[in-house]
Amino acid sequence: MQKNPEQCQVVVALDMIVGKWKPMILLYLMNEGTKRFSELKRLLPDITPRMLTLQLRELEAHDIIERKVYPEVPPRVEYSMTEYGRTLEPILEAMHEWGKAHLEHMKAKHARQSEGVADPSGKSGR
Amino acid sequence: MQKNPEQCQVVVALDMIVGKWKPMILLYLMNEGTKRFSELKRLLPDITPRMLTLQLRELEAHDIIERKVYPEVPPRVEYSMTEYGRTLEPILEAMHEWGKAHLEHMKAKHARQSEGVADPSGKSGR
DNA sequence: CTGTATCCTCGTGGATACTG
DNA sequence: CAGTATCCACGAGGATACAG
Repeated sequence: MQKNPEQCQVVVALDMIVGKWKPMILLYLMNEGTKRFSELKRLLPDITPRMLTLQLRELEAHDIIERKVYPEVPPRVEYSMTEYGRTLEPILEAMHEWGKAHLEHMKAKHARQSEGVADPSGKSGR
Repeated sequence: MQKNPEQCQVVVALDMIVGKWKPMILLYLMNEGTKRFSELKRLLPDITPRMLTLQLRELEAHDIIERKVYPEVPPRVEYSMTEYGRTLEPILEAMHEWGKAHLEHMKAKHARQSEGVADPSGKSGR
């Protein structure tokens, strides 16, 4: 196992998808295919053009997405997953499933607690 | 798909493992089992006690790890994965594998470029 | 040994205006 | 349409000292 977080392989993978908007951008490009700049902007109502550009450029630098410029006027730029980027799909999918289950897990946990049931394990302390 | 990043399921899962030290803590607890505070401190040489406490508490709050206090003197506290926390294992494992492959991918990419080979796809632009 | 308490740095991301 | 340029706010994380 890597002792230095910087070279921990998990962190390497994590770097591809961390960023306030990267998960959503990836989900859209993976599930709905190619999108242009303005489409993404519309899908992410609260993102600023600056942030959209930054996050897209990072993904592009990592070979996760591809940027295609059409030399037209008005300009058109399309973003899409690279074949390599699609190798992230199982991970995103697993996280999506896990996240869904987690919400259930926490709901059940709170329900248990708010019922005022003295939990038999006696670990409620703190 | 969730439009709000805050309720995107991927982000929910991501929250469990983001944090400068969480991935390493999780890997150690998953691969090597129960650890006490001082052991983790020794395994993560650059972490401060404050950060170790914070990250552990977050994981505990999410039901990912369990904190067991032994009322002895000197005090002893042991941390371990919960059964629920272990459901993260496939995700961490997948990310570990992906990260390893990614380092190879990038190495190959740079090798290709520094060879000065005019890439046939003609997409080198920018 | 297992933490807290305080203070501080710095990077991510936001607001706003402007450009080819 | 698809971005840049500038400036700014905030919170995660770090340094250091102290406590039960």
